[in-house]
Amino acid sequence: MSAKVRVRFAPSPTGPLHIGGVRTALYNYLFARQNGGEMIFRIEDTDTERFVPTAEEYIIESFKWLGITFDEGVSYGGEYGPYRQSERSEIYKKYVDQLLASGHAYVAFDTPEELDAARAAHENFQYDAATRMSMRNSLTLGEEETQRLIAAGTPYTVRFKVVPGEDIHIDDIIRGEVVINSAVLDDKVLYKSTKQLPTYHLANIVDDHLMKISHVIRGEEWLPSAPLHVLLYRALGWQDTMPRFAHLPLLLKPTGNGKLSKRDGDKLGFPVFPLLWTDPKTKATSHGYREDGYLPEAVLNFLALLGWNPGDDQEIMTMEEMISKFDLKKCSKAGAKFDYVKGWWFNREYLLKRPAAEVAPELVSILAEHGVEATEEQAAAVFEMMKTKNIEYVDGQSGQTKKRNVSFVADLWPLCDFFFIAPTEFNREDKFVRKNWTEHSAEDMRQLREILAALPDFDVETQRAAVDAWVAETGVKPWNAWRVCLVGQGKGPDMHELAAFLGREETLRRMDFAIANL
RNA sequence: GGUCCCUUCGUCUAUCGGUUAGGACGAGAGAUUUUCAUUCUCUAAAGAGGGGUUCGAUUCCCCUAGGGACUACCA
Repeated sequence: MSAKVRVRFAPSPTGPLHIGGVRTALYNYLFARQNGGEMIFRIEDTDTERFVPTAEEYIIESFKWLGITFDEGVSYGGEYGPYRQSERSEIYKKYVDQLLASGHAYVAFDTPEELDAARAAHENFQYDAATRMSMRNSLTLGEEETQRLIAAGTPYTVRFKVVPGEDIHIDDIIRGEVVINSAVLDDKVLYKSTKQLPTYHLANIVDDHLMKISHVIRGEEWLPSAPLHVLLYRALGWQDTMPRFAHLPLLLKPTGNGKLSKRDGDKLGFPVFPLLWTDPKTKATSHGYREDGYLPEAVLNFLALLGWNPGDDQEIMTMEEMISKFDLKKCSKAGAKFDYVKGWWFNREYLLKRPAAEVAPELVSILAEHGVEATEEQAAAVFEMMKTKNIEYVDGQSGQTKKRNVSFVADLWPLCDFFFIAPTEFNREDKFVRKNWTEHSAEDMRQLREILAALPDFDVETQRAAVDAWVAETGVKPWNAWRVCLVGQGKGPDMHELAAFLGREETLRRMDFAIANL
């Protein structure tokens, strides 16, 4: 039957991992796991100009946080290494020579300046069958002169010799058959004049072949160069084991036109990178999903549905469910606008499901940032009481203040300050205070105080039983006035839960203070 | 400009020629409520336009429009 499924995610270490790249990696991961295949992590660092030293480590840490694991590759090892293209130059050289020898490629001496001049002189200049015979290359210079120039140390590139006039068919898993005529392709540079390194196209094909990649699942931006890649497989004699292609739709801006960029995130207020990124040169930082309080499972679930849908109505899925349901054929063809508001919703769904004890440490540190010292037990209790509230936020698009549900642990802060900080003054102009602190309130609170003070225990049930009995007997509705005492305004959880959290001493103290000051 | 890809509610999408075009986010309304919420219920909201093919098109084909990508000795 068919060969073992082997896929790869092969980023270029030129900066932080883009969220679109995360989705591409996720789809590769789902596909590999579903098919019992292997997933390879390769670093495509053939661009020495744009190389950023901290990027590789950043990408590795990103996947570690997200929970996407590889079977082979940089930092994972494996028998098809090395997995960094910069360490494979000898390998590429061999295949470049093979292409040169078989006549599928040729040597070109045109300098960047000469190329620029050609492009300036002819509106749609392309280095191809129509123009190559008017350029400075081994085809026009002849073997002898070519060897002389090379021997003299003249910089040269190696270009692929595209034969025009052929329809190249690509059988894309997502898009079906795509046909492109070779005449529109240019003689791509395969090997750069400096550093003895190949370009993406050559390195990619050589590595995918040598690493026995069965499926190339990548972004749509590669679709236009897919025919070139097919031609390369053929020229190298590898057409029989050529991988299957699947070109994924792109992630687009939430508003307006174009693909998703870092600027959109900055403007609208959402991260486009998995982790906080600090540019090593400028020291400028960019938000990360992790630091912004997103749960990795939520990010993955959200991303999975941006361009793929299993066909049922279930949106919240575990990794296992995604793996079993994933289907490249069910990926959409059109780009997806990045709906970050729905991302908040996913995060909320996952946050609500988390055990309070797991959320507690994070909430403790958030409270600490606001000068509040709390135990994990307290934080867990606060989370349970406050996770179903909502908060105000400024909408990135309209600039309006809107409300949304708690989606992040950090959302809890402005909602829960009163658990730890007692009211020190009361705003009589406040609508809630004015409405709920009447002339009877002080007396009601005195009575309630005595009931609470006399309770054998101060747990929620004991309180509720005693207060309900009092309420039934007297008809007094004490809760809102009591809330004024303990909170100072119209927010917070159930009063008994709040009182139990504060403890009897603090509860009575706040009541006494309110009675004396209101 | 050229080449290729794409086009269902505001957004993500379901539909594999016959449906009251479904779900979710977001929006609005109502109910519940011990504040603010949560929750629940309901509502509005879509097949880009024009031609075909067919008994019948959202679905298949063509054209137009619109969107996207690519067009580097970057990936």
